[in-house]
Formats: sequence, C-alpha cells, structure tokens
Amino acid sequence: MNYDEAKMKFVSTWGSLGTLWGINKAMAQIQALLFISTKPLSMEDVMEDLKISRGNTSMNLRQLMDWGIVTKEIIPGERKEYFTTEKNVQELARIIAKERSRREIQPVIKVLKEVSSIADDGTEKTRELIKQTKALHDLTETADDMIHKMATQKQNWITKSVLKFMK
Amino acid sequence: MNYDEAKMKFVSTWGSLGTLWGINKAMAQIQALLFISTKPLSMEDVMEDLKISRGNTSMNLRQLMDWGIVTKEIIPGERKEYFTTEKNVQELARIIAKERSRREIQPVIKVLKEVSSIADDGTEKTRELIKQTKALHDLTETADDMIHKMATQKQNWITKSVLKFMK
DNA sequence: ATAAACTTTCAATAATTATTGAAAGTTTAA
DNA sequence: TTAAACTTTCAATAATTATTGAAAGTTTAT
Repeated sequence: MNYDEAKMKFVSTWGSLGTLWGINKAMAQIQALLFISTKPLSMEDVMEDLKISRGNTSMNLRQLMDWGIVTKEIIPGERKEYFTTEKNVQELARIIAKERSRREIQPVIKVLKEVSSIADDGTEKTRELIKQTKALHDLTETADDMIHKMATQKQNWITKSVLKFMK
Repeated sequence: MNYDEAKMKFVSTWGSLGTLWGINKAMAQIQALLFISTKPLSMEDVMEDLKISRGNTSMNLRQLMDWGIVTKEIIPGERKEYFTTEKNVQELARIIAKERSRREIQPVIKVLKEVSSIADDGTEKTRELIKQTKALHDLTETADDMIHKMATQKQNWITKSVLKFMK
C-alpha cells in the first residue's frame, strides 16, 4: 500500500466512522484530511482532494469550526483562508466528548429525570416506568460523567493503570 | 405529567437517541416500549402503540433479536409470539457496547493498523500519515478496551470509586 | 389435508439527509 | 470606488435510509 492508497483508505474509513461520533461523512472526511496534512489547507485544496462542491466544503468547514475542532489560519500575503485541525488526539477526544455530551446526552438525561419524577400513582405500570427510567438516568449520567472525565485526563497513566486494574 | 405523557416522552426521546448507540429510531422505540412494559408484548401491541406497520415491526424486532437485546417469549395457549427486552440496564449496556465494538470499532481499528503500517519512505507527508494514524489507532483501541471493560463490570462500586478518584 | 392465524419478505414509496451550483455577500488591492 | 478574489447562503436536486402493505411463507388446530 503506497501513500495515496493509504491516505484514501484512511479518509474514507474515518468518514464512515463519522456516525460513531455523530457527524456526517463529509465533515469527518474533511477533518481526516486536515488531520494528516502537513500544512494548512484552503477550501480549494479540500474540494479538489475530496471531490466535493464549494458549498458543501464551506458548510462543513463551518460546522467543524463550530465544534471547535478546526480553526482558520491566516497565511500572510495570501488572500485565501486556510484551515487546520487539532492534531493532538487526546485533545480531539476531549472536544468531541464534551460536544456530544452537551448536544445529545444532556438533553436525554434531562428528559429521563423528568419522566422518572412523575407522581407514583401506585399502579404497576407507573412503578415500572419510574423504576426503569430512573435506572437509565443513573446509567446515562454515570457513563457521561465517566467519558467526560476520561477525555479530560491530560496524561495517560491514569487511564492505563485503571485498565490494568480492571483486567 | 401523567403516565401516558411520560411514556410517550420517554419512548420518543429514547428513539431519537438511537443514533447515539447506532440503531434506527423505530428499533430504539420498540426497545424503549418493551423496556417499560410490565409484560411481554405481541407484534400487534407494538404496532398499535407506536403506530407503525407490521412489516416495520417485524423487521425491527428481528434486528433487536440479532443484537441480543430482545427475546421471543412463548406464552402457553397463545398463538402469537410475544417479546421482552433485557430489563437490567447494566446488562443492556454490556450487550450494546460489545455489539457496537464488533460491528463498527473493530473494523476501523483494523484499517488504522493497516494504514499506520505502510512503509516509511522518508517523506514528510508519509511520516505524518503514519504518526497520526498510529495515534488514532492507539486512542481508539484504548477507548474501546475501556468501554468494554466498564460495561463488563458486574458491580458498580469499582466504577464509582474510579470516578471519585478522578474528580 | 385444509384453513385460519400468524410472521416474514421485499418491491414500491415516502421521508430524511446530504450535496450541488449559482447568486448574493464580503474583503482586499489598486 | 471598483473590480477581482474569495466565501457564504440556500433553493433545487440527488442520494440515502426508513416505512409501508400486500403477497408469500409458516405454523397450528381440527
């Protein structure tokens, strides 16, 4: 496998993994491209490389900036805008975990709390609803908390020692 | 909020969260319905409650069974098939984590390994590709490992003490 | 064996989501 | 100020994904 093949394979695989971290294909591919680039890329560069339209590129770059994963880079003497992504995987994981939590998990936790707080009228079905949504609430909250804390860890040793401990 | 409102709210919220654990809306809603039901439900019950077609119900129940989250229940003297879901949230989390890992994360780890193993031809771009995909490989593998181990924990104390430790 | 009760399959259709491209908007240089 | 270089917006369109419903398939009771 040569460089170009490897690059393509990486970009398309990472793109299809987009769903896993809740973003669309083009967005994930653009990020992947920037992630392995040795220098900032212009919109032109991205369009050509991924063969996607200008509008698509513009919108997805904007979204990546909203997520805080990509930043504009001004290159002196250049008219075009250039883009870079966070290159540190640990930091990348932190940002993604935080954003997904805020956008998707927190709202669900809120609903689970509301639903599990309805008045217990003594019927079996109400009791079951309360019991089960409460359990989901606790699980979701714990998992969210955990992911957040893990992603926040600046060093890796703690993670590794926890893993070892859990073996 | 009364029982019916709470139920609806829970089912639709859980449904929209489907994407988070990688299944579609109908599938997540069916699971949610079974999760708070005090007794096994027939296909008829599910169809009526969620207002979805027979075909849709059948296909999604089958998928839930493939995931290992839902099981058929034979009720003596009844012709219809009845369905139940795993009621223990911890066990549910374990199954979901395992399946998602197998279906989505493992294939990506494999590609990252392949891509990060190409020959280093000494060029800057190749070096960057190798370096960055290696970092992603390690991160993905560690995260996957971690989630897997957490979900496997039968008791909760260890999780709680780890969280406390990380505060 | 047959028919009723039920489930599955799958081509057609609907709903949703992503993408394009061209017009409108913005910035910069002269 | 104007025009070239560039970016953004958004209605139209394409691609993808979910859903339907009816025909085919299966099981069970008689």
